[in-house]
Amino acid sequence: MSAKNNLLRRNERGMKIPHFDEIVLGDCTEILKDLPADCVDLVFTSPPYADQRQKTYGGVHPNDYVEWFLPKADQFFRVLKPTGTFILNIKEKVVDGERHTYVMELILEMRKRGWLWTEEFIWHKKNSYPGKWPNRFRDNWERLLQFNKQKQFRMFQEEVMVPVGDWSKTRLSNLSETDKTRDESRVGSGFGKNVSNWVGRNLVYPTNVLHLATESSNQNHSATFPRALPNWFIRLFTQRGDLVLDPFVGSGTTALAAIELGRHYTGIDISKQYVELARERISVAQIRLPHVAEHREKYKTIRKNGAIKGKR
Amino acid sequence: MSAKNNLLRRNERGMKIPHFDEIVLGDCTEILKDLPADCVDLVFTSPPYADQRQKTYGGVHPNDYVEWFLPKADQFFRVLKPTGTFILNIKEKVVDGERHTYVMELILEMRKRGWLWTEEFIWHKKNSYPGKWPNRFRDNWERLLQFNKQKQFRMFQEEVMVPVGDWSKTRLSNLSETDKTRDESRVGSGFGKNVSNWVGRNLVYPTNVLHLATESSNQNHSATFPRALPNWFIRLFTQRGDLVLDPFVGSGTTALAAIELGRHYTGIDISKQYVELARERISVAQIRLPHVAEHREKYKTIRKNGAIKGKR
DNA sequence: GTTCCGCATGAATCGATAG
DNA sequence: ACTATCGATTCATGCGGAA
Repeated sequence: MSAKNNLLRRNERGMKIPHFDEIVLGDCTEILKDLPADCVDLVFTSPPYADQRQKTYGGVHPNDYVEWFLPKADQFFRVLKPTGTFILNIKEKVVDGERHTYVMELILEMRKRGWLWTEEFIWHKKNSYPGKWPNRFRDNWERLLQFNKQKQFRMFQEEVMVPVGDWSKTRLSNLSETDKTRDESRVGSGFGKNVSNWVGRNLVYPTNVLHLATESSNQNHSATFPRALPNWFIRLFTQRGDLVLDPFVGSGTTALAAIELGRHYTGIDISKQYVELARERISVAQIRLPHVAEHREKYKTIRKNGAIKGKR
Repeated sequence: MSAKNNLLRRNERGMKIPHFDEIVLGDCTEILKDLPADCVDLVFTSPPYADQRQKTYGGVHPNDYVEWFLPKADQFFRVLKPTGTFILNIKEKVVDGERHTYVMELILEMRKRGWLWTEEFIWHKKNSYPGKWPNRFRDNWERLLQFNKQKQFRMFQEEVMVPVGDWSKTRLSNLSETDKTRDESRVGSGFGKNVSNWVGRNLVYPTNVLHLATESSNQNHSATFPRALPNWFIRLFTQRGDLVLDPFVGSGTTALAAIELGRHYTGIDISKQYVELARERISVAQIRLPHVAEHREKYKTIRKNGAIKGKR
């Protein structure tokens, strides 16, 4: 079943699923009520972090964050398939010299409401925001909390395997081919799946620590996470044709990652500006998609020749 | 004031401080009652993690972990100087497919009892335990929770600056880290001093993500964290002559780090075997200290020559 | 004395088996 | 049903032997 056939995707009871491959304007708590239960394969989102400045857009005071978030989490729970996964990218702010506790309280409350806190991944941000403070170093990591509805969930570990010695190339420094593959895997945007075709061997499973640089090139919006982040989790927890939901879709990075991986998406944001930006980026990306596919073929040929030449 | 003069160190009221530069056998909750209040500059410890096998040595069931730990945390709070810091190395176990919540609950409870949760460092364990499971990747990180008694605490950021240069930028930082650790294992001293010897390099402040491998080759005991870990925090939060406390000292790694950095130590452990092992390792280290200093000079010469050769 | 390679070794986790 | 034990899985690292 191709993605095209699924544009009129219906759920188990034959009802059309609203907001399929759309970026929707509104509060996700309300919008998600249009979705039937158990229809989403992966919820991946990076909500606006708690903010002391209550007047700022999206700003929720840390003390109100859990209360603000829980009704939304309830909706995520409802629309998520039993075998699906919820990945929450979040980090606690420093408030009055302390790390705030809203993330921990959120986890505890979500567990009371039926969520399983399966795992916590660490995103090691290799290029963090510069700065210096007398009693604190730069914050170089964020949490990626994994929640599930049940102990049995779908996970496709082979899709995210990485070349050996990815982050510590103390050995095997001789192999130029390995180096090339390693560089390509670091880009991690859509091509990661091809890595298994190229090498086939020397692949190992990753760990729960992800090393990715933030994307500094995008100037249209702040707080952008790299596309490689949703890309990685989409490959890990979904298959082609599955549905990915981002209820705080922002500039659309999650939707773009879903598109380039052949997954369906539903993106929601309460900001009209962000919705327009996300739609714009998606339309541009979809126009480019054939070009990308063509380019990928070219690149594969180049790679093969390069690999043959490179043999020593 | 040298360490020798401080062997009869007395507190502000002229009372001798018990257990100064000693490894003490017993339950730290009781032992610490011998210490006066506000005398410790840094508490660094890695307690036995929650263990389901309650009958095993050191095993505390995850559900009982917070209750078990809190009385000890109260003592740490009492003996710690107002400007001091408490670093807790801990990680939650997987129980029934979920990450257990005892760490979060512990943080919340400690805050209720006066602790400030200032920061959370991530220890990226580059060599984690192997294994493969259908629903989980290998666990590659642990928490290093920083607690303080007040917002103003002592921190010497310059002491842990790391060199960044053209060579260390292109070459992976992992590799240089390995070199440093290797230096340490060969020479027997902290790599911090070696770093300061690397003149002419640009020094930058580190972040809150630490990349260190566990020490797996040590056969005398299990569960060893690398000496570089306490070493780093001791340099960051104390000065020469200060007092470092490890209430779960185990094989004595924290005490060894304190000694090599010219800090005083108090180590406590409830296991007679561990106490004996720690005392043995410390006595060996102290005997070797002069020899090490001599060897270090030799090694520096070797290094220099190697560096000249190695320049590309 | 240097580099290279083989090998043992982990703060683990799951699922099956046994009591 | 519930708990305790055991085997299988897997890879970065340090150490020691060899060239």
